[in-house]
Order: sequence, then structure tokens, then C-alpha cells
Amino acid sequence: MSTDLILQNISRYVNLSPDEKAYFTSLLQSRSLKRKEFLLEDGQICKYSAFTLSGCLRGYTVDENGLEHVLSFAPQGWWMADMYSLISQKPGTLNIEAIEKTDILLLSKADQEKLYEQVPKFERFFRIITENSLVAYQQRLMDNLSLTAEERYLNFCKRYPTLIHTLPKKDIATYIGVTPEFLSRMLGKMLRNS
Amino acid sequence: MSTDLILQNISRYVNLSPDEKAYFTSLLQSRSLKRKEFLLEDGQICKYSAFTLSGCLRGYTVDENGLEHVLSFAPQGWWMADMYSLISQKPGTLNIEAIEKTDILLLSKADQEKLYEQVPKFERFFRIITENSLVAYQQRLMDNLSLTAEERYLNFCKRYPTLIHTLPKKDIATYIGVTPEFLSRMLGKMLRNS
DNA sequence: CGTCTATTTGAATGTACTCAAAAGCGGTGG
DNA sequence: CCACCGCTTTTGAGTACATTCAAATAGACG
Repeated sequence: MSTDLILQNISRYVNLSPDEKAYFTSLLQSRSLKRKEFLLEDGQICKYSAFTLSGCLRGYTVDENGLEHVLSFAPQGWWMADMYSLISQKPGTLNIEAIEKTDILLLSKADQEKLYEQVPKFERFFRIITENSLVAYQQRLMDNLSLTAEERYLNFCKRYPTLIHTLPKKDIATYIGVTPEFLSRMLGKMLRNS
Repeated sequence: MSTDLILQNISRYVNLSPDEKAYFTSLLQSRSLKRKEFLLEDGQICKYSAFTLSGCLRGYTVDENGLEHVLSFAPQGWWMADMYSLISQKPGTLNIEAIEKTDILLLSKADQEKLYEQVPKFERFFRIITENSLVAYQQRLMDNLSLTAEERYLNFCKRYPTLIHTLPKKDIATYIGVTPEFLSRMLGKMLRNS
């Protein structure tokens, strides 16, 4: 199991001893998802935090009209979970699906809590990445309220330059909050005007 | 200084010893804001987490067209900060203003970090409320993408029943993501159809 | 190569916005 | 305590941005 990437990810915020690294990695399970395979579906209880080693996950909800809305992507080096369900241990509404063949590491909720008790540095690490995530969602919410669809698209390109070419456009559309049809028209117009 | 409310707030998630309580409260400053007085303005660096004892704070941004967008309210028992600025210690974009006469307690960033070192329970506490806050913003983002303005308004009423009668309608409007004019029309129509 | 999914294009529609002005309400000062 | 002033709310008319539904085209995976 390749744990270099996840240990490097954690070392951005806390320094672990060799023992702590060994203990942490002993808690991880690795898993491979095929293209279009689900890690979690609407109605299930989320029992794991996932970390992407390669490939890309997509977390989305389906509204009452059957429309999908992408909450988040998790490319290499990102974490993913249905936070609502993970915290409350109640059935969630998120679907987590692999966009392409994706390798992940899983940390169970139970182990995550054990980790908090036994190595408080992990509580710090998850506090910090949760804070960063909160700031990102706050910014995204304000952007959705104040920017045009075109500005939100350009924002997305700046923030995730590598993802633009990988992701289906329909997923970018429902991430930035427009329909795939509208994004298609918009990109056509942007090309013509440049 | 009345610290009962904040200690009670913290005790929802962690149990503090009398010494820990005393140490924590020794770090707090109290402050009173008059109606329309600012705690923080666009461009400033956020140096405190605020906890509302009475009254209500409003955190909002102003977009390039001069329109306000409410990010959050902090009525009694809620925390407020410009998380982006507080974490990065860079100038933020949030304005925090008292809607009415408001009493708050302030915890400086420096003291908050000291607290994490000296009483790890506080790191747990802030991890947990940050997680809860993250879930709420994720839900709000999905609601903005999938619900109608009317559904978002009814959601708001359900979630903050006490605030409905206190808050100016224009602030509710820019919280749920519509203009004050549109909310006014919408409420008129809802009354007529009931 | 065939099938399934994603993307594009068209036409009609709707939701919410903009700008302008009037009416209502509440806080503040006299 | 009342009256005024400023801010909030309402109302009107015109508009724009984005959606819906339908169908054709293109593209990718097995």
C-alpha cells in the first residue's frame, strides 16, 4: 500500500514520529474503484473518510427533479466524505462516485476517533483541513450569490487547472451551478468572443 | 462578565474542569456594540473569534456592484469570525456589524492557539463546531442550487424561527440569495395564496 | 464496431433582477 | 412624547440570464 502521498498530505500541518506514522497507516484500508463505481450512495450511512491516491471522486446530490448537483471533487491528494452522515451517523444524501479508475485509502470513523484520543496531532490536522474546507465553501457560496456563471467558470479554471481537461463538462456545469446546456452555450460564446 | 452562556456552549461537546474554565474565561474580553456598529470591516485582518451573549451580529460581503450578501448571522449563543482572515491573517472581505445592541465575548487568535496547546479539549471543541459549520454551509450551497427562492425562505423560517421577527427582511433576502424587492413580492404572493 | 453517454443546438419560457418611485416604519433628537 | 428624518419595504414596468424540453450530433468505452 502506497502511503507516501497521505503522509505527505498530513505533514503539511503536523509532524509525525515514525511510530505515529506506522500506527496511522496500520489503520488504513486501500480500495480501488472502477469508472462509475460508487463509494457511497444516497440513503447510506457514511462510515469512512476517503483519501484519493489516483483518479478522481465526485460527490453529488440528486434533487427532487432528478437533477444532479456536484458538491465536491476529490482528485489526487484530496479527502472526501459525506460529512453530514459521517458526523451524525445518519443516512446521508450524497453520492460518491469514481469519475475514472480511482485508488483510495479509507479511514473508518471509529479509527479516526481512536486516533484523536491516541495522537492528538491528528485532531489538529483534521481541525485545520476542516477549517480550510469551511473557508472554501463560504467563498463558493458568496461566489454563487455575487458572480455570473461565466465568472464562476473562470474561477473554477483558475482553481482546478488540471481538472478542466479531465472532467466531463456536465459535472463542471453542475458544480458551478448551471445546467450542462447553458455551460455549452456559454463556452461557445466565450470562444467566439476571443 | 457573564461567562455562563459560553461555558454552557462549550460543555455541549467537552467537559471542562473548574481550573480549565477559569483559565479559559481569563482569556476572554467582553465588548458591547451599538446598533449598526462594526466589529470588523472589509480589508481588515480578523484577530478575534466572537461569541454573542445578547443581540445579533450579521456577517456580509459587498460585491463589485455594491450589493450586500449575508454570509451568516450570529444570534445569542453563536460564534462569528471572518474565518478566511482569521486563519490566514490576511485582510478579509467580511463586514461584521451589530443588527441591534449586542454584547459579545472575544477570544484572540493568539489566545485560541495557546488554548489548543494547553488544553487540547479546546482543539476538540473547535474541531467539532467547525465540522458542524461546514455541514451547514454544504447544505446551504446545495439548497441554493436545487431549491426555489420560496423553498429557501421556508427553510430559513424553520431553521431560525426566532430570527424571522427580529431581522430586517432585506437581510433575510440577501441571506437566502434574492434581492429585497424580490422577497417582498414573494411574501406578498405567499400571503395571497394562503 | 456498436452502444451508451456527453455535448451541442434550437425555440419557448420563467424566474429573478434592475431601476425608479412611492409608501411605511422606527429610531433618534428635540 | 412627539415629530421628523432616514432607512426599509412595497409596487410597477421592462429586461436579462438561465432553464426546460426536444432533437441532432459527437465522442468514448468496452
